[in-house]
Amino acid sequence: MTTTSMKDVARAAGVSVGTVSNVLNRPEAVAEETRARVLAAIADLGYVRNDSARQLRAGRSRTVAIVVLDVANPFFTDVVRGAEPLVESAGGVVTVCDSGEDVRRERRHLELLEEQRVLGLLITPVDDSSASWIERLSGHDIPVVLVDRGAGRHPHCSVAVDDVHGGRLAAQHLVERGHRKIAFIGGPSSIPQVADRLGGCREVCEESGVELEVFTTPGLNFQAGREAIELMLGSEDRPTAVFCANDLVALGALQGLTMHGVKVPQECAIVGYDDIDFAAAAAVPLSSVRQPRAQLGRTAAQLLFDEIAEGGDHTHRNVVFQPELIARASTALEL
Amino acid sequence: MTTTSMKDVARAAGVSVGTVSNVLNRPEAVAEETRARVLAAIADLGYVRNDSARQLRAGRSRTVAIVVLDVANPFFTDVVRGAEPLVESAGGVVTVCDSGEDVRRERRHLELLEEQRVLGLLITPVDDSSASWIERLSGHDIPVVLVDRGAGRHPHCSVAVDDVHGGRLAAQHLVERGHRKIAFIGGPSSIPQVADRLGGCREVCEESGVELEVFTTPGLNFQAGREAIELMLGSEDRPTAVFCANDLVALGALQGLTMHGVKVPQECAIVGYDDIDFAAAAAVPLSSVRQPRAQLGRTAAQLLFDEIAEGGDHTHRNVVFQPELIARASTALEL
DNA sequence: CCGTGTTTTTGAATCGTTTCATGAACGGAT
DNA sequence: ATCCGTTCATGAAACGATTCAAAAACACGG
Repeated sequence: MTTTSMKDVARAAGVSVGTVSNVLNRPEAVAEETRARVLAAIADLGYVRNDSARQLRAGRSRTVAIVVLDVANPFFTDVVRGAEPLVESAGGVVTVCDSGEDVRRERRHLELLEEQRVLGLLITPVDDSSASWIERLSGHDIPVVLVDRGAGRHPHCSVAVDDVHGGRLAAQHLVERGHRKIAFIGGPSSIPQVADRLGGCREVCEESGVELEVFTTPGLNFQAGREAIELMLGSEDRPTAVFCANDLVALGALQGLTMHGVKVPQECAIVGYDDIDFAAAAAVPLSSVRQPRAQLGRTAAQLLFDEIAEGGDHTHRNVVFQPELIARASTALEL
Repeated sequence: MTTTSMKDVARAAGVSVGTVSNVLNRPEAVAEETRARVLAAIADLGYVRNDSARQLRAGRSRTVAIVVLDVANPFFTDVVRGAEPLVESAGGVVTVCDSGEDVRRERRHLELLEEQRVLGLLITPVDDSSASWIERLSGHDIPVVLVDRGAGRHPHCSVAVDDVHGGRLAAQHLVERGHRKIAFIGGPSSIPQVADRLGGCREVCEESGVELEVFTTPGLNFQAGREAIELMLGSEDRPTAVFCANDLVALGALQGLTMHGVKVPQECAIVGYDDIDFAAAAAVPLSSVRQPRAQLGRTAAQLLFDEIAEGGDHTHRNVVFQPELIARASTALEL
């Protein structure tokens, strides 16, 4: 009935609990014959270690938490995939938390993770409002690495992609293709990635005298893209190209345009962001700004373990990757 | 330095640890004035509850684990989304584990989850080989609900969709459209869902004298679909329609066909499975067999909490939903 | 001022591991 | 026999929260 503990195992094997613990944690320190007896007892009783007790004693858990904006966005699952191998080979476990771009959910997760004394935290914060919360964690000896987001003046390591540059790449590409009026679709603008991508785009537009219309969305998903298109099609003098803050939005926009019979790219070109696998497989293969997703995750995990290893005398590192534009049919000139 | 514990708070507030605990867990049992003093001390010291200690005492964690075949598959994220609200409103936390269709990874997760004494487990098992492992969990008082998978003779609750029927729907649809040779793409065949969908498809083909060619893939993802198409196009007398075991495979297949200039649906029709959001947004909008994803998750969580509530005298329930075929352009006749 | 009843607070026991200083057992060298 | 060095095993002391019986504090009527 009641779960069996080490004490039960010890009794069954006729040894002390200390010995049982040794069998589990440093088998080489236990005599062959004793070890066998203990293992037999364990199998016999169906004993399972109690991780809570273990952690309580250890003071830390082996869990590395990754807090992402949206688990349904392939961009983030790829980041997670990148981080996992490193964490697991270090004997850790990954747990993924979805903030859903919602600051309150994010905060709830952070509180819980702190109570759990996680080993470390990789996080793409929703916006700046949780900064102090996050600092509190690292103040409590939980190393934090910001993902897909420069650390700025925050005291953490970070891995990021130059989103301003990414925005510039997208805009330049469209300007080169001859577009004179561009729409930007994405939001909320409190999300730094969104602001930066828009910022880069705006720079280029101003430099080259191209008109820019901004459609701010409540989130970065499929539906947001579709709805923004409704708005855009309603306006007179409509843009001949849209730059979407991520691929999900772009796919939504594509569907919206198609539903209204607007031909892509002839009547309206599209550039997305992230270059998720689905982008290439879309109704019209999407041009997109590619980020090194898996590498982001891998590097983030690496920085985390470096920080853990280096202990006190650690200086934070901020790694920045450069994005790359992948041109496909959605911005093609001919046909 | 060392994390502050309840003892420190107690000392700072000039009360006993018992009182601090009461402030946190049953504030109404503590005098107004004392409570304020304790809360002040907590804020002052930046005290954070230690969840390990809490769980150790409680004997169980508040975590409900969901083990899925592939987190990158929108089908599963939708299932998780369906389950989350219920779990959270019951004061629980959801943790998602990705088995990646790999029995060993699955097993590793199960071991860990058992050590963590999770509150309950929702799982889509990779195949039958973990059955005894899973039974062990429920033997150890961890209720288990099988997701997207009939319980069969296994002693668990389950929520499932009738995959055989789903397979029939897909095949019937293609037969009605006049196809006389159909390809099935999916695998590995050890995955019950794959086997069932193929089974239903095969039934219909035999009933109506339609030829069926099976392409077994090593996994249910994008790439698998693309590769299977390479094989299929190599064969002479090639099928005029493919039924894919899920939408990711179907999207891969679609891309493969498009890359080889094979027109969909004119030269080759496609039916997918799951009806994920991307299906409708694909290059050629995909016909697909829809499953009630969110409802699967919601119902699974419901069954889990029912089982927890009912305790000893609980009889397992097996809920089966019926799938529905959504016809789109990828199987259209005209154009 | 005493008994009685109610509201608060206390402190020790408990959960299951890990750790570590001690001690036991044994073999070999003297 | 005695002493010493290994190799193994022991058991008590943490870790930090929760629980609960019992004590303390207080209120109030007589």
